Amino acid sequence: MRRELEPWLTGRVVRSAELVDAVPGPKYARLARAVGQRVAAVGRHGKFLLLPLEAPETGGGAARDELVIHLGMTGVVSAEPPVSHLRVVIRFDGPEPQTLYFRDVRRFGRVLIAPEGVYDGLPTLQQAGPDALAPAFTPEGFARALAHSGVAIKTALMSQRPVAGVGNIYADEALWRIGVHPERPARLLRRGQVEALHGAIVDVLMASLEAQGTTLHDYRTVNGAVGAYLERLAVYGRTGRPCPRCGAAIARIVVGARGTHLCPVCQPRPRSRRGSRAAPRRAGGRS
DNA sequence: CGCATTTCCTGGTAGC
DNA sequence: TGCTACCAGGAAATGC
Repeated sequence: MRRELEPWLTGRVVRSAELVDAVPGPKYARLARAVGQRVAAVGRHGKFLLLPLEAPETGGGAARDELVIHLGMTGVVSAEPPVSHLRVVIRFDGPEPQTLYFRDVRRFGRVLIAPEGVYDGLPTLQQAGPDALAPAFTPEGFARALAHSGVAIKTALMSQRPVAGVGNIYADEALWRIGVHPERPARLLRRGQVEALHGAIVDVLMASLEAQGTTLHDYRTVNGAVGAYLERLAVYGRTGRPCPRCGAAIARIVVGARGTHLCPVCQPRPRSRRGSRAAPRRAGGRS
């Protein structure tokens, strides 16, 4: 999405920004402040799209605003008006197309203005680790970030703190690639496993980018294309179907209240006495 | 602070 | 056909 928006929007001035069937609030904070400002760049950190804005009248030095876009679950950005669930319309100057539409069925997404680098209402972005595809994401830093966390490795990845940009689909895919169970405590991964996970995250994201992402239901590229990575998924959404590597049936468990898919043969459960649920410190019912 | 749980939100689907 | 109940999940809020 960033790559598609960059040549389209860079250098343009925002002419209007309006909410459509959306309640003004934290998810759309200060959106109107974008009007009259120029898009200086189209950046990204993890799943957050970041467009620094320049106000024409202020010279250098002044703190810049940033247009922040997050798709949430069902957000879609396009230059064509969506069939339904339109939430935000932003018009720019310059050649056609001039209008950016933000569609969001479940309203988990956000389109707002924040002071550049100051994300008070966005703690996940504020505390995010290095972007998964940036040079700052290194095996060494990754290892340090995981070293003291007792939570499940999948939960750690989902928090965006050790690394930014890995969501439910790619967390499952990356852990399958390295043969580590999603519930293994993050700090118990061996050094080699951390390095392998680092590589697997980069590889799976790059592969998905090449396929224009994963479309389960709503996701579309800015140009309206569906992401083709769905058919390359090894475990996500493939419960009961054969593991591409060993043929065993893919299992589905819940980790951190999120559906989690794994191969029980390639990713054996850590040899811990604790069950997967919150309370059952009972030894029975191994499976 | 670390971690677990709950909430937000709507379309799709299972079950009756 | 129409109704209810429940599920999906990224991030924030809330509760220890």
